[in-house]
Amino acid sequence: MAGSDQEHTARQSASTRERLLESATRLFGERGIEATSLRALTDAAGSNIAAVNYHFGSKEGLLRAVVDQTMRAVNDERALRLDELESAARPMSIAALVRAFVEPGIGLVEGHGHRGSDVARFIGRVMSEPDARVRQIFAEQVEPVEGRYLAAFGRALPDLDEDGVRFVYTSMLGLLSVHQSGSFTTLWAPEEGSGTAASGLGIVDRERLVAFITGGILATLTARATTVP
Amino acid sequence: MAGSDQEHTARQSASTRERLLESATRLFGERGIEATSLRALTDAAGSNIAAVNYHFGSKEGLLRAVVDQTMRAVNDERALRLDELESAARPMSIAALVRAFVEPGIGLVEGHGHRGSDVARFIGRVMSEPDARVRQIFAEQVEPVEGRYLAAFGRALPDLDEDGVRFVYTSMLGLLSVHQSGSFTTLWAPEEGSGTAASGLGIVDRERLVAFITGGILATLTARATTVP
DNA sequence: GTCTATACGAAGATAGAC
DNA sequence: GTCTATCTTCGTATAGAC
Repeated sequence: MAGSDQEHTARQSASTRERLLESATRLFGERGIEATSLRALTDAAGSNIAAVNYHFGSKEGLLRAVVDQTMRAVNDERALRLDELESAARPMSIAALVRAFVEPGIGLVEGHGHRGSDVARFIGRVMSEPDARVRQIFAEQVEPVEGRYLAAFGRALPDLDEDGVRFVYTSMLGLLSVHQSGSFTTLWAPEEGSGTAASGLGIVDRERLVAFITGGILATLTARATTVP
Repeated sequence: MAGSDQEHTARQSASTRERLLESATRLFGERGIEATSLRALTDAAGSNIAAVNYHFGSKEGLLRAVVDQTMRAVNDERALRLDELESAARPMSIAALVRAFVEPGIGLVEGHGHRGSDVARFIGRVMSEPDARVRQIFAEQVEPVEGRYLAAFGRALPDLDEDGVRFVYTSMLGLLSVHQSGSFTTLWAPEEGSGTAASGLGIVDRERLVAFITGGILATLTARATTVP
């Protein structure tokens, strides 16, 4: 905190940490979490393999740090926009609720400058990650805000039972995940760019997505659920 | 083909192959493909590790066989129902098209008896798998039929451009995947059963899903896409 | 032909020396 | 803070029992 030598080493360590976070965001998003080896990661970051363990404890600790760094802004904005909706006019429209949740997610791209597409792809990847431990890490991060939104949807959709609310909420999450990660797009267009497959990602059409989700929810209201015959 | 000894060994081999397929369907679905080691797999199947290599050549060969076995019926029924729609009344309704695609997927559960939930979860897992090689294997299997449906959606939605059609088609796939795998459900209800988290899975409400997708598509039609400002 | 036991190289994560 | 050594586990290949 005082000596110039200490500052030097401190800056070096901070820089290594930063580079590890950046590389992890990019590589986890591009190749997947499991598929990204610590060696490839530390090579890209220009550091030794053991640096991950030193700075983050483990690969999982690194993942947790990346999720925290990338999702914090989204969480905060979602919470803020829900605050606004709740303190405003009583009847909360479904469209407004959907928009308040979806737009901060899409906004990931703008919020991170040139790393925007990396960040968006990383989050899309994490959201569509089947591994239970990864899901857990993500859930811990977004749980508080998501809980508030789930409750808000419940109040805004009084005609739906608990299962129905969860259904539409899950649908919204799924759609956001799918369009953000671009998973299915690669099926019928495996080769787009040469090096990175990142180009157009994140430029999701907000209006289209909000319209689809809102329309889907409203349609669910009129269609009565078929119970077992 | 004749002797009783040969029949005996033949039955034994078929049984091992069957058990490997069954265990793979279950474990790949429960833990994920990467996360399932061949040793855990062969332990569950009560066979030796080399059996996978003998019967399927490799882990990837085994995965391919499971995908083939589980998706063949779905593919066939989807193709059949599209045939029926195309040979019937000219104006093909969106709802009918959605239903023809979605219902065979949900029908996975009924079509496989007591293994239904295993099969459904496996397919859900594969559909939401980020790994490029896994996606490729799945794509090879469903490509022909999916191509026909994509074209059919294009004809049924003449007001949408190519991107718009891909958007709604991707949305449908994503919703089917999310609800079939139950990915997001586990977020707010991590502990449901003790051993297997399979219980209610696959009992997706058809009407709800069809209504949501159809409503979403129709809503997309009216909402004009926002192009770059 | 079917299956088992065992070995091999590669890669991951981590502990402990420096 | 960094690096090297090690321990584990992975997927695969091979030799031989039945």
